[in-house]
Amino acid sequence: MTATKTAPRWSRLEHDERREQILATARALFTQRPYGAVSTIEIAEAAGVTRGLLHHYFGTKRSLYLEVVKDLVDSPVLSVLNALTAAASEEGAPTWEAGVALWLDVVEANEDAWLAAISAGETGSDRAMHDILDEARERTATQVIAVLGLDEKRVPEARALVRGFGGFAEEITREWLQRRRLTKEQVRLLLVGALPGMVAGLLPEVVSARGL
Amino acid sequence: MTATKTAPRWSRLEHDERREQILATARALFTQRPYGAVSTIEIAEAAGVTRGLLHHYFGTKRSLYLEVVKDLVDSPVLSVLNALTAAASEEGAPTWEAGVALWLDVVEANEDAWLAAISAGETGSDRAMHDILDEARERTATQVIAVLGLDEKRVPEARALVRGFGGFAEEITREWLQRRRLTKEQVRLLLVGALPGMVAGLLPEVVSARGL
DNA sequence: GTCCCTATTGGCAGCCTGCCAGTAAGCCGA
DNA sequence: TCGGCTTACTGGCAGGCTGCCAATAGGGAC
Repeated sequence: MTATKTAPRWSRLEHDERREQILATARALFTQRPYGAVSTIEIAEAAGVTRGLLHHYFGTKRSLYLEVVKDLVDSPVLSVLNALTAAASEEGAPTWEAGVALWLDVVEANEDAWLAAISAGETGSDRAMHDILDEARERTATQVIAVLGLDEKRVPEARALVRGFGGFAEEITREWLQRRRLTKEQVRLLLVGALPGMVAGLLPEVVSARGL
Repeated sequence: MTATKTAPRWSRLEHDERREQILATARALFTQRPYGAVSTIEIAEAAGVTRGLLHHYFGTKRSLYLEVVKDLVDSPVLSVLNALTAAASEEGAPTWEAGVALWLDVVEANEDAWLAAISAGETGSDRAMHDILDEARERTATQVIAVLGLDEKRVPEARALVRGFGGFAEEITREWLQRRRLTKEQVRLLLVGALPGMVAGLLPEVVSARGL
């Protein structure tokens, strides 16, 4: 026997499976260190494959990175969306309080992913990156507008206000998870109270100032 | 005469002068394209020097970039700080309304720099970058706390709230300058109203929820 | 057991950064 | 006015990293 049945040097996975595996590895590394400090060879080795395969699946390092960010941003957003629609079908339209509570739970559960996602952004002035984040935020704003029952057509300023509130929410959540200056309950109170307060107290004024 | 007085191939500038020149060139490029898409040779050529000189002055490409961002972030912040102290010495303590108005004027005047600064941020998870932006925001928060006359010692939650408001303000300003969904006057109304409203309406509630 | 598809490898070419030894601009004292 | 000296500035080399592609070999189909 010349053929001593050699063990396979590498295993052949299904396309999607390998893709997911590489993506997960890349995500782990990119959330730890900035883009430039992670090399493709490092990702490849961590995933147990060669560099060439990364390019086979994702084309370029940058597009792999974009894929990771997209993943990071989408997962929390989608979780909330799913949870909200589930809640809606169970007990009618979800209230604002319920939506905020849900949001906090999801963020708490995906703490690392969420922090990475909101501070992933905008390498200098990268258009593609900017678009991914902006679109996710815009989607969230749409959801919020729906839950609050705002009439976006008559009051386009509502979306701007909600986007502003989004910035507020991100920063407040950082105060909670990163800088530990607030508790979850305090964050809840702030988020629950801030937006309705502004909608009631400021939005009419802002609307009547149109064109100035 | 063998020596036909050859014109100097390059001119020798003073240390600080050359440094400023390179920095300005780098800023122009980095505000247009992301970090990775700008090469040192490009910066060098645009500045009319060689690549080696960049490293002579700034050591590494990354530290040149950090210098640019620091510059970008500091200039608007410092402008407002200066203007505020000037206003204060003229007519006593500045009011919140006056502070907001000032802020808007400064931002409007430095529109490009400001937009670049707030979206320059956080290359992936770059500590140094993060620190620069965070420190600038923290400084702004301090200023706001002072203008509003909040007692930070007794109410540490005030700073968290103000930071949250900072996120709101950044996003709202984007709505004005970038997405053009709000006018300057609308932004003014929102900024003037939002924070005092939250301080009066939410802060007490948040404080009494300490430890939860 | 054989064939074939394609997932996977391995190495080459080009670019870019960091570095350093050498060169020359231009001020300064004689 | 002229030589000397400081140091701003240049030019090219070395290492590393990305993008690419032809060759190889799992492993399922038949």
